[in-house]
Amino acid sequence: MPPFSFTVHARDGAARRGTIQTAHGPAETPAFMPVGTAGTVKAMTPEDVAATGAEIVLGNTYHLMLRPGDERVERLGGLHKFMNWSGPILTDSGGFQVMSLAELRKLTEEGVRFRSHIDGSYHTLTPERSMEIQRRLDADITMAFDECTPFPADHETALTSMELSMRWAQRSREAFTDREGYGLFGIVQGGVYEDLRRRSVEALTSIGFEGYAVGGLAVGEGQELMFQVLDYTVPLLPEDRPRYLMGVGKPDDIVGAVERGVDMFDCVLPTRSGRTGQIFTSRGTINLKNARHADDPRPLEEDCPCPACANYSRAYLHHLIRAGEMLGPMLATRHNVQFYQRLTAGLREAIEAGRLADHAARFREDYARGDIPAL
RNA sequence: GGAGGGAUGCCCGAGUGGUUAAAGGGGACGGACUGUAAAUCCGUUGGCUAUGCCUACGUUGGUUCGAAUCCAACUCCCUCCA
Repeated sequence: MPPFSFTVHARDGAARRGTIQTAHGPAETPAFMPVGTAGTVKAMTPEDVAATGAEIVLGNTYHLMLRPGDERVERLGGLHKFMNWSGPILTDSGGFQVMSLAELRKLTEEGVRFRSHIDGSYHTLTPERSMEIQRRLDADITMAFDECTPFPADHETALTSMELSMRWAQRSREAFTDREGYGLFGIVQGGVYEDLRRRSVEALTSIGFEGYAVGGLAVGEGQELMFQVLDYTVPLLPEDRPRYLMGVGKPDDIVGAVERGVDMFDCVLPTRSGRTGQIFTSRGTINLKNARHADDPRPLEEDCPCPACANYSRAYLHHLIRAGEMLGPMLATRHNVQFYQRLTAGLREAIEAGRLADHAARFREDYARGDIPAL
């Protein structure tokens, strides 16, 4: 089995074109990882996820711990076998749920005590427990257990939160079982404060991780502030390790972050929006629920290879979404995931060709144009 | 033929004298969604020459300072009995 590795093949400005090698194969970067929180990229079969070109998907410690349970997944051969995904899997540590389930948890130095959102039962997540769960799930990339600092947070709050995450990062490193082909990523916190981000990076790099994530962004601060944080944070990260911007984002967020040197992304937008009728295209978003599509025989996008575009009209997809038919979210999600893969594939090509700036400019221009006119 | 019950805004449906342009749901129209408590959530939804006016709770007439709410007749619908 090959060791966990990251190879940079080409650079264009701060952007990199690379390959992550894992126990379950490679993933080309910049990469977008569809989110499969509960062991499924919602509304898609793993076969379809692979067909979009996605090479690595996410799973979630918190959700899988509660249901079906990490020990059960382990007994059944690990998450890859369980969900029939043979490629790499990255699992989030539960750190995001420390924020998103704020009303259902109690935070201490030791870890977080959650009330299950499913049945109200109590569960404790610590760095050690999170590492154990992610090992049982057989995640190729394990995320350190952290606290996703909410926004807004004043300097003192962000400092306290970041320092806790750094102590948890140390404990995560110590509890992580080193295995060939598997890696542990540390997560930079520090809110929107440059001094805190710097201290966080220093703390993580002195511990040493196989990759570095930037966390605590895309939580309401807006793109401009997020890019500012990336501008001073990403250059501090080791050149030879993958950089992962957690939870991001909208297509233009991803383009901007790639230009700033980020290699990996994940976001629920393509899947969640697919379920609610929002479609991503090279000309911005489409709200499929809108009446303007009811009689439109054209595809969502003329040049998209996905089944939703190849075989179905806007009118039909509009009807499915309106009627609450499950095929609607399925096809819409299929398209959106395909779009995100086309987006990152285009960025990879542009970096290789050394024309990322042009590519990004053209993307932004098209994206801002808006949808094709209604018939 | 007899005995009951009922008719409310696009639809279903609450409301039994004033605080009702009328709860709630659906539909329609629009918006949101960023390490997924989301097949979810949030607006708007009679008209106008708008801090006011008009129209509106089957139809017509009546009682009352005031009616979707009370009374009478009529029209239509449902159930049961013959």
